[in-house]
Amino acid sequence: MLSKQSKYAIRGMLFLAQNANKENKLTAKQVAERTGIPISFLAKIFQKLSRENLVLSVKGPKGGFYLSEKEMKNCLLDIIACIDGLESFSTCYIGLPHCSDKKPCPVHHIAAAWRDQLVAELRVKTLADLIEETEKGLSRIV
Amino acid sequence: MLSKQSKYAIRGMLFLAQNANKENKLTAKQVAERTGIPISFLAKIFQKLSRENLVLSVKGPKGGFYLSEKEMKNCLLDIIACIDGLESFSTCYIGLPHCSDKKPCPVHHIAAAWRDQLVAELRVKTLADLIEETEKGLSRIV
DNA sequence: CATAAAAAAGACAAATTTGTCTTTTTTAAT
DNA sequence: ATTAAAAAAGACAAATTTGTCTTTTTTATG
Repeated sequence: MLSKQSKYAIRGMLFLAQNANKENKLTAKQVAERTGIPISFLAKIFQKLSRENLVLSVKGPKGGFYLSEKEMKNCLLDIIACIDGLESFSTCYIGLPHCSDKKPCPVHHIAAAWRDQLVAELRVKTLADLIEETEKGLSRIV
Repeated sequence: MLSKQSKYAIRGMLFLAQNANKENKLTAKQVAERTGIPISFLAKIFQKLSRENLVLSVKGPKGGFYLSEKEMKNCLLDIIACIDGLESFSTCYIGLPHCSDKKPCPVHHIAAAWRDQLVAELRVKTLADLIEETEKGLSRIV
């Protein structure tokens, strides 16, 4: 349902969240190798995320990517918004151009309800939250 | 979230459900023109649906597409399954190859829950159900 | 300052999805 | 039987997404 780009973005960010910090930056290559994401593609994705300050990047030797406490507070929806935009969460599920609450398509109420719920959850879950779970051994990111 | 093909398929089927029957078949062209779906693309989509008996097709003059009571009983998920398959409803939301209930990714529980809910609704809503709503003026398909 | 390591940027290539066009097959009606 | 209308099939084309490669910029370190 997400584009591959968004999926890679989330996975890359989770990996950084768990394994990198100001003292231990990771290169795009390192993240790519350890997550199985195509390296050049991941580099592009990190560029996008970096432009919107969702990830910190440092050029040059000893450079790389990492997250500070601040970036760890961003939620999954922030990442998706940066990479794909949020259009797919608001447009008609079956693609009708004039579908709305007032003039709904037959699946509007079904679709809108669960989608709002999903968005709410993606908005509330920060990278910090998710990493906390994996630290407890409740989930894994690779 | 759905592919365009699936969206077109659902819209085309809803249009047939509402406007065609054994005595009044509609050509792919007619459906395309009245729904705004690219005609040749819709023709291809109807071919797929026809092969799996989700829509009835009759060749030759006075031919076209329509649904009988039987096809009206198919649900939205049947259409999606025919066109796109159901993989996207079961694979990991962030694309991890080894994600499962036992070894979940950090978003697994969030994603699995709302997705199961969506699938349940797509499974329960038949074309007949949806058309009934539009007949009551509660929704519109074009 | 020179070098090398890294991200940034941009151009390119492959794959997939979307969309079109032409030919073939089927069949109703004349 | 011929014709014409329609779907079926298949080949092609355009657009988008995914992925790669090369060059440029930045910067830490010797």
